[in-house]
Parts: sequence; C-alpha cells; structure tokens
Amino acid sequence: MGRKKLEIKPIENKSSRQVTFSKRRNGLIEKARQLSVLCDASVALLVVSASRKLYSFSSGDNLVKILDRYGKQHGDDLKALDRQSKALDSGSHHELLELVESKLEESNVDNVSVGSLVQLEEHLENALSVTRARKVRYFREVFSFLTLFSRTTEKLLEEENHVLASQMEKSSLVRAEADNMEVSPGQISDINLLVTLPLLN
Amino acid sequence: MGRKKLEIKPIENKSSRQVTFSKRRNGLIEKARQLSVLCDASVALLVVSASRKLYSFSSGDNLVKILDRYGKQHGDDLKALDRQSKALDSGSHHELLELVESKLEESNVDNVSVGSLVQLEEHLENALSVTRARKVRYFREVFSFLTLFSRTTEKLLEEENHVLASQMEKSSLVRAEADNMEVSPGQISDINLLVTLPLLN
DNA sequence: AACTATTTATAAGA
DNA sequence: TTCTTATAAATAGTT
Repeated sequence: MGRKKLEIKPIENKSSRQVTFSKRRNGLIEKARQLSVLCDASVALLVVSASRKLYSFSSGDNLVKILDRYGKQHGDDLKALDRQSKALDSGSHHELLELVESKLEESNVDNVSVGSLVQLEEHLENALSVTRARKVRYFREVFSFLTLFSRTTEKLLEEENHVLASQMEKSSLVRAEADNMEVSPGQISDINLLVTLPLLN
Repeated sequence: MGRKKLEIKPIENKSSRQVTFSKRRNGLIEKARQLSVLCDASVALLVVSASRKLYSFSSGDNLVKILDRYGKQHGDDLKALDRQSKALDSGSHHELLELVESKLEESNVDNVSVGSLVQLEEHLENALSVTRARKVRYFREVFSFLTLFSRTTEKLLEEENHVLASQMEKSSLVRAEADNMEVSPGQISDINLLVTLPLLN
C-alpha cells in the first residue's frame, strides 16, 4: 500500500529500511491494540529492531495486581521494576536508565535477586484442577510461552554475537579493553530467576 | 477499512466478533512476518482468543541450535518439547496433544524437570562483557521480556478463573468432580524452570 | 515530518 | 464458512 508495490524481502537501503521499520512497527502495534479491544483477545507483541531496540505491546496491564496477591519476599523489588517498565513504555528511556544505573551502584547488589518471581503455585493448582483437557491445553500454552521466550532470547544473543564478532575483526585489542572496563569483574554476579510452574494438580 | 468505518470498541455481536477476530488475527500475523523480513527485525507475537485458543508468530526458529550448544542435562527433553512446538505451529494440534498426553502417562513423570532450561551463563558472560551501556540495555530488554511474560500469563489466569467461576455457579458439585479426576493427585508435581540470567560481567 | 498516489486490509453482504 | 466488493486504512516513495 504505497506508490509502488513492495516485495516482501529484506530492504537493502539502510535509510529506507529504517523508515519502513518505524512506520510498520507503529502500524503493527496499533493493529495489535485494535484486535485486543475489538475481539476481547489477549495480545502480546515484541519487536526488536536490527539495531536491537525493543518495542512491545501487551493487552494485559495487571502485573501489579498479581504481585499484590502473590508477591511476597521480592514483591517490592518487582513493583519497582514494573514502574521502570512503565517508564520504558512511555518512552522515558533516560529515566529508566538512571534507575537501572542507580540499582547497579548499590553496594549489596549481589543480593538483589528476583528469585521466586511469580509464585503462581496456589493459583495454578486451583485453575488446573478441574479437567484434564484444560490441563493439557494449559500445558500447551505455557510451553508456547517458554518456547517463544527462548527463541527471542536466542535471536538477541545471535545478534549480539554478530556485533561482537565485527568488533573483534576491527581490533584484537577489544578483548583487553573489555577486561579493563569501569566495572570490576564480579561486582555484580547475576540475577537468578526461578519460575516454578506447577502444571498439574 | 471496510464497507463502513468501524469504531475501535468491543464488538458486541458474537458472530461478527468471531469473524473479525479471524480476519484481523491473520492480518496481524502476516504483518508481523512482513516486518521481520523487510526490516531484519525479531518479532514475537502471541494472540489468545476470548475462547482461549492460542495463536502465535515468531521470527526466530532456532531453539534447537542453542540447545545443541548449551543443552546439557535436559537437552533431549527440550528438543522433544521443541518438536511438539513445531507441531503446534504447523497446526497439528492433535499430534501435539497426543505427545503431551503420552508424556503425562509416564510413570516417572515426577522426574521430568526442565530445570536449567537455558544455560546461558558462558554465552552471556562473553556477550555482556564489552560495555556497560550494552549491559544496561540488555538488562532493560530482559526485564521487558519478563514483564511481558508475567502479564500475559496473568491474563490467561484471569480468564481461566472467570471460566471456573461460571462453572461453579452452575453447579456446586464441580469442586467434587474436580477432585475425582482420572489423574491422581501428586502424580505429576510440577515443572521447574530455572533460568539464570547473568546480566553483568 | 508531511504529503498523496496506491496498495492492502477488511466490514458487510451474498 | 468462504467469496465478493466497496470502502477504509496503511504505507512507499516523494518533498
């Protein structure tokens, strides 16, 4: 739908690819929103640009609510993170980055864990104890989420590696430079996320 | 875009809502595909209908590859699950359901765990050791995934609960029936998914 | 960022 | 459902 018919194949020209990405991404997100409203559907959409910027839409907006009901040990951490996410959604990237940076500066940051993120056990036990058919269907859905999650994460890593490989080609000193950053090794270890999914009974 | 302009508000008429859902869902998925091809973007799309059927699109298709590189203890389990996912994608729901059912029948199913699903530690350590900016960006992206995941899961649970509530109104015997299903309690406990995300250094 | 010629998606009808 | 068609909406190339 434009002056010329456009074949669906990778756009070579960089600037027109960027413009098309911007237009179509906006269109896609709007279409997702419309579908969720018109047809009472749950829609979740993730778009990661070639330059690795993330855009997303989700018809759900109730993370805080589930945290109120199930959040225990790390509920406050997660609510703070959700606020950061909202800041991201509304385009306030700068504010989010500052929040994240400040979090990274905390001295006891090794202890910042998002373990037991979503404690759904009881909820799921109720929801899944009615029929076997529903149980199987739910398994199918949950697995689809996990697969989707893994696939998308992998794509990010592949692209990340591609960038790294390019950098390595440019200079063999990159590795040394990387080892000498302003962040000392071991300052922050990791964030452990344990999601327990009691699928059955 | 149709004979009349349609306001974006919930469609009351059930059959026209169903027709619109079907058309727009197909359109949305096609648009997602086009965006990923045209602009070299990663796109992940989940749609759950009001009747709780799941439709999805993902531009990534390489779960098996990452498993080959990182899958250790549970790699085979996950490959099997990925095959099930592909069956789902190609519309072969029946085959998938049979696979899931057979999995549920296994006697030692208590030991079927998806712990350490994606062992990305080494990979991420390499990918994330270059710059602090990249580190922060990655944190932002990973968190967005987690938020999206939680929101979508919650929406499913809300809808599930709504269905359950309706059933409870119809008959107070539902609970008793639920407790007397063909699957004995405790036959399968849960699937534990441990994703360790070493975000920094 | 806007514009606008066209293509594309789709609402209603058959 | 599936096809048709008039019309609305999205967008490719242009400014």
